[in-house]
Amino acid sequence: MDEACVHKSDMDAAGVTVKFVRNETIYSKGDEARYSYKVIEGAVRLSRIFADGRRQIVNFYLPDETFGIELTAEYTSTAEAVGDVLALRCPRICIAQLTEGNPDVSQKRLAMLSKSLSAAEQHVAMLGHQSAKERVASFFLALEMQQHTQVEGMLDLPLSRQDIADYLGLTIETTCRALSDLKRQKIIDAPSRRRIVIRDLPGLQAIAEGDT
Amino acid sequence: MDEACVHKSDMDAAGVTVKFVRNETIYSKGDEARYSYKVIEGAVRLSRIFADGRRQIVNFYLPDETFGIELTAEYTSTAEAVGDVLALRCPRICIAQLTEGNPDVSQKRLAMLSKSLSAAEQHVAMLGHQSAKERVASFFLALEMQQHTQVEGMLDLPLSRQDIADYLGLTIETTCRALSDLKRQKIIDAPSRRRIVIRDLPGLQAIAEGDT
DNA sequence: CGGCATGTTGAAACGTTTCAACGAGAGTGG
DNA sequence: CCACTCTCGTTGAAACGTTTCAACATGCCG
Repeated sequence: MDEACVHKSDMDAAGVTVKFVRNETIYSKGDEARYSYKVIEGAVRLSRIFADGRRQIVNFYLPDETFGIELTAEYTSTAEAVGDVLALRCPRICIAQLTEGNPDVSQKRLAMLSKSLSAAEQHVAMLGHQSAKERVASFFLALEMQQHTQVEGMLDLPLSRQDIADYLGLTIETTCRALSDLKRQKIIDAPSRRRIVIRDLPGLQAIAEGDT
Repeated sequence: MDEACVHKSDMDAAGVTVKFVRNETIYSKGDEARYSYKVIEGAVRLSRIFADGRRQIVNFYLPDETFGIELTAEYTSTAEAVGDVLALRCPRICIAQLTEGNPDVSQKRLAMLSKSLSAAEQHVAMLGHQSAKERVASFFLALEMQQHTQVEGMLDLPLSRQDIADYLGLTIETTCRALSDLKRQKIIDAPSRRRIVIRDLPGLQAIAEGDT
């Protein structure tokens, strides 16, 4: 294995940057899980494909987030680049070595996994009991939370409608209708395909919580 | 803190057994996350309650499974005893101390978290695109996998219909109808409230995968 | 400027929920 | 031991929301 990595002191230093183009597969479900990744630029989707060809997106990973760190011999989902992606790739072997004798790294890894788990639980809760409109509203709210670096209420999402639909467990048409509804209510605006502006944050929160 | 635990060599030894009666709350969402638990006997449900009073069950934990190990200051879901439960309770402090200088414990913890994450992703996939009947079929299949100690095809589930419905993201009525359908097709049998017999495993798998 | 992928809207079909009534089983006290 | 009762489970029919299929609009790229 790669000699260099064992001497490095933290996880980031142990990896190399890699590039992926729009829609490129980073790894597939069932592949031997050799690497963990940290997003530097762009967005990554984790998904599962079904026999009928439909796709469920399990999670999105944005800059500074890490994926592929779960402790399984094989990847449990497929990872793809949503747009062009720059990522830091780190062999798991190195992480394992770093973990020994370095509680901080171990702790960090636990924290990242915990975050993914909590996100997944939130996702389950959403799919389990929210209507289409509520899901779309919750989705934008969650994005708003994460994109704290951006202009207030301005979301710059690299995702297509199909991506959003597959994440929300809806068809593209239903997602679109929910969006149009929100636009009609002047709660959001969609000036271009990949841009959403939240005009009425409290209104959006109210809808996400079911106060239709 | 508890002096004793730091001298113990593994996680199980560091805890005490605790009992909970049917429907007792083990911890609530938002509580300070002081303990991790391992189920010895019975079943535990992790759930989130919504403003409208509805409940989404995020996961069930059966004997030998561990919950509450995520690395967050507060619990992110509520844990309740489905039936009477016997569990091993271990202060997180002790786990943290064990983790330092003990890669095995750390590894074990990662493995448990990974398992929960993968289960949650599976759950998301189910809620995102499966029909009522497919969900019920998948649910029994998953149980069948876990209850390897039991008689072939005989499931002894402590869960009520409401528990199942809340896990599957369905109403109790729809769950019931799906069950009745499967009974009519002679794929399963429900000789008593809390007992399910799988009569046709391949048939159940076919339904779970959408080959209606 | 055309061509093609992506997004949007409409109307009918479908499945799930809702509301309501009824049945069955477990536990209790007579 | 039986009958009573109460909770839990099951079924039916109408209402509702999402999907499906189809057509049309928009915008991006060569």
